[in-house]
Parts: sequence; C-alpha cells; structure tokens
Amino acid sequence: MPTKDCKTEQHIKDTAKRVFLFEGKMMATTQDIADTAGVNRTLLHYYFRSRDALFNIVFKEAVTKLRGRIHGVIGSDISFKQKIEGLVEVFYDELIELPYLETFIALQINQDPEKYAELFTHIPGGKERLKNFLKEIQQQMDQQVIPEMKPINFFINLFALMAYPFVAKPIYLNMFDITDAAYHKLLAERKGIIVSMLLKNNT
Amino acid sequence: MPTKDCKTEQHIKDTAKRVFLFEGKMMATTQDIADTAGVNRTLLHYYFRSRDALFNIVFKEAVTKLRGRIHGVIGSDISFKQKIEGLVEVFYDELIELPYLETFIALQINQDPEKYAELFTHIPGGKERLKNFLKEIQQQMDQQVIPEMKPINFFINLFALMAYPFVAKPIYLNMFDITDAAYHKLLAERKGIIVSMLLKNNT
DNA sequence: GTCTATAGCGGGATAGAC
DNA sequence: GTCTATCCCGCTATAGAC
Repeated sequence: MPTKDCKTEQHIKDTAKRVFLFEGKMMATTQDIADTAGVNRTLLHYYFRSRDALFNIVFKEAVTKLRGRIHGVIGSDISFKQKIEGLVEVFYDELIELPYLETFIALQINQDPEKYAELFTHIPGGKERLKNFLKEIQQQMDQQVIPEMKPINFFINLFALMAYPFVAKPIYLNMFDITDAAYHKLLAERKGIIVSMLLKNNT
Repeated sequence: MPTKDCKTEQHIKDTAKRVFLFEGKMMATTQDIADTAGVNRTLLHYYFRSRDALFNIVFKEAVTKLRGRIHGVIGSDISFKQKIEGLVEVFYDELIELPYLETFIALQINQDPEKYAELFTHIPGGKERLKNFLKEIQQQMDQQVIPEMKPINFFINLFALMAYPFVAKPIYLNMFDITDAAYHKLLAERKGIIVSMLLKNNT
C-alpha cells in the first residue's frame, strides 16, 4: 500500500493489475480500483482517460510478458523435452503471480476476438517461430517420441493441461472440498505429470 | 423464430439460452434478448422478474443437464475405459450444442464461487458417486492401467483435455489462421486422443 | 398478457476550482 | 496533479393503461 513515494500513475496501474488479474475482480469499477489504490477516482481518468484504456494496458502488459517468455522458450536452442519443461515452468511462474490471467484471456478473447487478435499473433517473428515449433512437434512424432496426431492438437493438449487448472480452480476447491494450499500442492504435482503425459509414446 | 404458437415464456427462455450460451453474448442486455426474441422488453420482467433471474435459470438448466449426463456415465455399470469414452462423448455432445457453456462456467464460478457451489455438489448422491469414481481411478493406477498420480489430478486432466479447447477456441482460430470447420475437425480428432492420452501407462 | 411511459440508479467521464 | 461537483447515458425495473 505505501507506494506513495512512487509515481501515482504507476501506483494506479499496479493496483489495477492486482485487482483485475490477482484478485480476479473482473467487474471492478473505477471506484473500486481508486478505493483500493487510495486515490481519487478522477485520477484514473486523468492518467488513463477511461476504465477501458486502463484495463487494456494492464491486460496487454501481462499477456505480452507471458507470451514473450513462451516464445523465448520455443525459440531457444534446447531439446524438445527441455522446451516442454521450460514452457510448463514459465507458464506456472506467470500464472501463480497472476492467477486470473488465463480466465481473463478466455473471457476477453471470447468477447471480442478481433480486438485481441494481435495479442496472440502480431509479435516479431511470431508466426515463423510458431511454425517451426509445430514442425519440431511433427519431427518428434516421426521419431516416435510422442504419439501421432495433428501437431496443433499436441499444442492444444499442452496448453489445456497447463491452463485449465487455473481457470477451473474454484470448481475443484468446492467439488473436492480442499483448501487453497492443497490445490497448490496438486498444481505442483502437475508439472511433472504434464511433461510425462505429453512425451509418453503409445507404440 | 416462429415459435409464436408456443408459450411466450418458453420462447423467451429459449432465446436467452441461445443468445447467452450458443452465441456467447455474455453481456447481452434485456433489450438484446427481447429484440432477438421479437417481444417487448417488459415481458422478460413479467415472466422472470429480472435479467439476473432469467440468466440463472438458463445457466443452471444447462449446467444441470451436463452434470446429470456426466454423473449418469460415471455412475453406470460399465468398464473404466467405457466411462472415459462415455464422458468424452456426452461432454462433446453438450458443448457442441452450447459452445460457450464452459466459458460461462469458468466466468461465473470465478466471479462468485459460493453462489454456484451447489451447482457442482448439491446433487443427490453426487458426493458419493464422485468419491467412488476417484476410487475407481485409484484402482486403475494400482493395476498399472494408468500412470500413478493423485486421482484428482487424473480427473482434472480429463476435464482439461475436454473443456479447454472450447474455452480457448477463438485463440486458436486466430493463432493458426484456421476456419471454424477446420477447428471442428481438430475437435473430432481429439475424442480419440483424449482417451488414449489418459489411459496410456508409462511403465 | 402485452404494451407505453417513466422512474431510478450505478457507473463513466469531464469541467473547473485549488 | 489533485480535488469537488456535475453531467450523462445505458440499463434495469415497475406502474399503469389497454
């Protein structure tokens, strides 16, 4: 809270990021954020023009960071297995920091696909890097390291296993009547599970 | 559209279900729904009291139906493999009918976990049936049919692989620049993939 | 049961003083 | 840069005529 010495603009941005992506208050109003930040509501508009603009900045920033780290891994010069392990690592790292990021991505992308299209494609060399990764997946299949399927489906499996547990967390907390801490232990166990599920061949 | 001979109340409900869960208009207003249904907006309030009440009815109905079919499968007297196959089948069946249902579930459950808690637990014999299914999963592990892990994580894997592709569909349409039809082909291919990924052992 | 008219409010946004 | 006061709009909801 005492970030008063820092620039107000940054403080508002940090608070908005916390409220939206950490606490998961998707419907937070400008008043909510201002109250949480301990500033006057008009300052949000002074610095960011509108609620929408503020939201987009923090959302875009978070997605860009996650996406950047993901591309960093799939573009680096390491083994395929190391890439999968690396992806799980960075994904978990980012999503434990901002647990509601994936839920917001799902929400926003379903609300207005065109608006957020660029967030997932318009990245320097992104198309190329993605294409190469799919090729690499195909090679692993040819070498019988992973089961035969369309490379995109392997890709989807990877992200399904990583992302879904964060999106659906409240369901399972309730369904299995477990604590937040217990769920985090399950999540930790998943890191290894995901890798072995993906890389295990059926031949 | 010409459902005028049918009761207006039902027609409004059907329209609301379509707008929310089929077309994915999560922020649809009472006016939107009334227009789509071709009725006066006040009729929504006449029959359902409020937008919230109307939404809850259609949402609850859809979730209850899906949940009912899922419990029907896991509670029936068939082999473990048949249960997994059956779950994939009913899940796909329901989600192709209402493609945005999973996204709404994720959204609603994250917004207000307590409010929707009952939707996932308060079902006659539900707790018991779930517990037995987890036990069955454990047995399969003991028999080396599936890899060793906490049964809950097997359960989460199952739903991750089924549900996530529906939630994240717009991302992949854009990311891989494919059509709706092409994505549906990928989804169809997944049915077999999901089963084989889950039931493949690593010993 | 179906309409018109209207009330009421919550939230975003801006003008203008300090 | 920060505040107070105010405007404005969209949406929900209801009252009351037909």
